[in-house]
Amino acid sequence: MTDLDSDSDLPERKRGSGARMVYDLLRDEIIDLKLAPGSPIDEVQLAERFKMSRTPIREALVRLAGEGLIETLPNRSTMVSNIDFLNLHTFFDALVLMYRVTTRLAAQYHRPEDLVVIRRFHEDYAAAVKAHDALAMIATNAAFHSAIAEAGRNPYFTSLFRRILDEGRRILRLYYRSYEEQFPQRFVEEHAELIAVIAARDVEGADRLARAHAEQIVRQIQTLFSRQERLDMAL
Amino acid sequence: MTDLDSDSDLPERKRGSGARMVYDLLRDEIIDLKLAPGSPIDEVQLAERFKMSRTPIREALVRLAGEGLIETLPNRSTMVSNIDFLNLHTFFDALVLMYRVTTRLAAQYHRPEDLVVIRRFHEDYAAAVKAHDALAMIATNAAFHSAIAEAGRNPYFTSLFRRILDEGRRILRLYYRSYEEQFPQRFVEEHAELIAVIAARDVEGADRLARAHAEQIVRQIQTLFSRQERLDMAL
DNA sequence: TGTCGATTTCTTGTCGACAAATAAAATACA
DNA sequence: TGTATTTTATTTGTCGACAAGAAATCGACA
Repeated sequence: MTDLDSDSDLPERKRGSGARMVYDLLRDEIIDLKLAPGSPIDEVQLAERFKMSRTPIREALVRLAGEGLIETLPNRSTMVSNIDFLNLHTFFDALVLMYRVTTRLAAQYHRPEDLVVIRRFHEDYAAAVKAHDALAMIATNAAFHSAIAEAGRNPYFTSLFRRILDEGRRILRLYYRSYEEQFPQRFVEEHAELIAVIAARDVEGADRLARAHAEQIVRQIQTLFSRQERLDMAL
Repeated sequence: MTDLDSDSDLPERKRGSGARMVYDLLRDEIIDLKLAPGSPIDEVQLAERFKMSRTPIREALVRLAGEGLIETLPNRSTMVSNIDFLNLHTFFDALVLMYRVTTRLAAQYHRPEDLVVIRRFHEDYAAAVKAHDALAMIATNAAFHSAIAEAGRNPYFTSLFRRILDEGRRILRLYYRSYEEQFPQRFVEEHAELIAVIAARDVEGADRLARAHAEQIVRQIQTLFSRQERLDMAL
């Protein structure tokens, strides 16, 4: 009752940082499904929670809406965006293509220091698999591929890819209980192979591997999804 | 001197429409280079011009910044984004790929009513060419390809593609005086061919044509660009 | 009891004002 | 005359308050 959901105790706040902070935090909570799709978002409530006025809150919400993470009904309410299960195939199309093109460009344009970063996230992911920490797998996998995209140095692609990876994290979280069993060591090995072809600047190989890897993930999600559907029908 | 740049006389304004209106108008002015890259953007000035408070102005600016059309230095100023000539190749890469994938998907997923819209923009473009109206060519060409992307029904791709088309419009405006000579009837014919393969649901043909079309445009821009460079060197 | 209309409530959209941060201008000093 | 420092000016970031719009509630009436 006292101080229940106050993200507490950051009374020190620099001038321009309010909106940024709210944006980052809300984004994380949405992607981690701490805020469920469809949850209402109340400006005054957030203002109280973060102990600031509605203005910087509003700015954060406008940015989140721009990225499609929340939806706002004019004059009425704003809520966390729902996941569009009916059009999942558009998500899959975009996912596969962006996996391919970012990996390809990474093979072409990466610099040595990029590999250091990529390898670090690779190790993080491997550690998460070893620890059977599904939630950490989701996060580090996204970070790994985001780093590869970064090495490709095409801001148009990286920005879209990030958005897709974010949405992918939301979808995977839905099933995270199920895929400790399914998210195998195999992905770790595939990541290692990806690093190898990138380092070798093998563009075609990068494309081929990235495609196979992406389609693997798509199948994984589809399996989880259809299993869930059968579960729903049983009710 | 009196009432020089007031976009005048819309005292009637509905409640939620302020930010939207400013956003649309600024976006147009940026894309049409009425606001040159690097131009400072002053919130109070805009507030006076549109006769509203800074709050809705600010919302519009936040959205524009989210799309990369303006850049804002914390606590200091905000200005129209510059065109990154040094990394034009990333723009070209994204342009070609998005031309291909959106046209491809249009061939796959379009519905009959989509073709009506596409053909209408095609005619608009043809009319602009006939009229030697370079500015109208730029706008209608973008609208044409945007409509094709819409028919592909993948919001991830359409949103990125729109952003790229907007940037392309800015770049083309720089040279619009030069390409009345160069923007030939040929593009009209290529557009007609694109419509044909889409209508025939010929996916591979759509890919091939879109690619050729896009690379044509890229070469066009590169020609204009290098010509301009030689001109600069002559100074 | 059910339906339609008025009223209340709740949330957002807009406003004007103030404070902080930074750049520009002015001043002091060598 | 040139440089360092203080002062001013300008622009943004934040705040609290108020009003409009839409849903929910309540009440009248059949």
